[in-house]
Amino acid sequence: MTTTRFAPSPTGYLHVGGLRTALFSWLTSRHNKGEFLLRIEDTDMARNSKEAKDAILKAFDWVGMGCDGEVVYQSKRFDLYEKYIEQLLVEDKAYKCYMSKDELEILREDQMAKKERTRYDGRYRDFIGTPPEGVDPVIRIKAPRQGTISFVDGVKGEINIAATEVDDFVIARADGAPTYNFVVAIDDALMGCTEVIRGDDHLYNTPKQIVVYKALGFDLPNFYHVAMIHNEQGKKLSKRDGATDVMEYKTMGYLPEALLNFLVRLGWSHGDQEIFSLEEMIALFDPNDINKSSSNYNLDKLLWLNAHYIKNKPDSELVELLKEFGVDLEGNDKASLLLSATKERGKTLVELAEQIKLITDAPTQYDEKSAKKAFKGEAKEILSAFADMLALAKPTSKEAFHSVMEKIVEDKEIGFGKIGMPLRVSLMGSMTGSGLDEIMAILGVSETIKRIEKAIATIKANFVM
RNA sequence: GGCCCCAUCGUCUAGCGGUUAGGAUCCAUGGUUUUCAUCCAUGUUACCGGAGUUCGAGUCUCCGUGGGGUCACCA
Repeated sequence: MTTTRFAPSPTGYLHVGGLRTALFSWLTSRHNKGEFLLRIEDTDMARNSKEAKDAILKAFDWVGMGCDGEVVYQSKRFDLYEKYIEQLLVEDKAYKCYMSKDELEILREDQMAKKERTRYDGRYRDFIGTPPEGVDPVIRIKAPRQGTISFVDGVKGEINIAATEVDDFVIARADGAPTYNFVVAIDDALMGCTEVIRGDDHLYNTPKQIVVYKALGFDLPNFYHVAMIHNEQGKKLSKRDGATDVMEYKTMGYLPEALLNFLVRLGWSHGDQEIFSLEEMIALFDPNDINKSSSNYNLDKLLWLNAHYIKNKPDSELVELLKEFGVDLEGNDKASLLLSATKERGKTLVELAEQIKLITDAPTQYDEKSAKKAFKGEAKEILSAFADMLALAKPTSKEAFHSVMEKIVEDKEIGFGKIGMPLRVSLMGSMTGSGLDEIMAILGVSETIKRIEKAIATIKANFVM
């Protein structure tokens, strides 16, 4: 059975980069009909918060990536970790180190001055004698002193790191609290994780965790280290680079399926395919296909994908989603007409809502440039005649409105633009937007005439002769 | 700085020793559309550099360069 996991520390919101690795993990488990577990890494009591934890869970909920089983909290497992620390101490695989933080700092500065790698020198590794007074010891694990720690990474291939690069790192702080690399290894093993998919920045933690696995006699999982996502300058994605909080995308009017589709293509591909439904991703994804190189974060494609998903979303779902953006079409018999008129010109739900309001809300003013162009000449007379024809014909459908337009063009022997331009500005306030027949069908005869009359009044007021 | 990783159009990527180096996005142009958007068509743009291996290298090796990651009693 394949088991994967996502293990965020609750120190902030869910980051888009984190969401991508979570997605990779989730897809891997789903592809293999295994389990996807969530573990909250909250061993650092000083830094984590409940708000952050809730925010992360909420983001998972929004994108629809469910996890299996109970969420695991490391803070509730301290007894368990303590047991293993004790075990290692008894087996002489770990030891108490009485070096003070100050002493450590001096050692580090010294190593830095010599341009050496900074690391603990192992001075208490085989210490026998009386420990110094007044210092609470930390527990350090005995890491191999020579040789190479090797593992096969599913993304990068074989990784070899000299044992000299890995020091006897701390597994329990002076206050007894266990540290990250220790608990991760234990939890991953105990939770039965078979594939550990995580960010590249954990690559150097892996040899340390392998030391723990070996000391405790656990089987190693398969590791996959996914390269980072960079900003457009090639640096690590940071808050300054715009939206990094997953939930910001919701506010900006993105659909979760678009975000996921965008993210899955960062570092993974399947031939020339660009559009992936969740089902397709699950069917096709394999963590061994993840790219080695890092990718740059550029939102152009996300916008395109979002537009695609909006265009193909059922009206009923759009109506529901639009509510959060100030447009309530629930029960509106013009809803589908309104959506078909606007769906293709809103790349985000925010834009879609704006487009809809542009039709439903009568223009309070006319775009100056458009009015100047559209309201000149005989526009007033044409509009007036058109309003009369509408009053007479009382069209109700898009087609019927279109016929009236055709008729005036014919009767007056004018081009379509002669009626189209002034009509558009009268109805929408500017020269762009959905099809006029669609707009009129949505507004109905009386509202259409009302807007035309208002425009005529404006023309009279501004173009007095 | 030590160690580790990476390197194809601006961006996301295909390629897995022999291709006119493909797709997508972006941008530009044209067509459709009364306008805008959509849609369709066309176009510009890439193998970081240098040695090797080979009949032949974007693909393999080495060196260089550039970029990134990491060096905690954080996770």
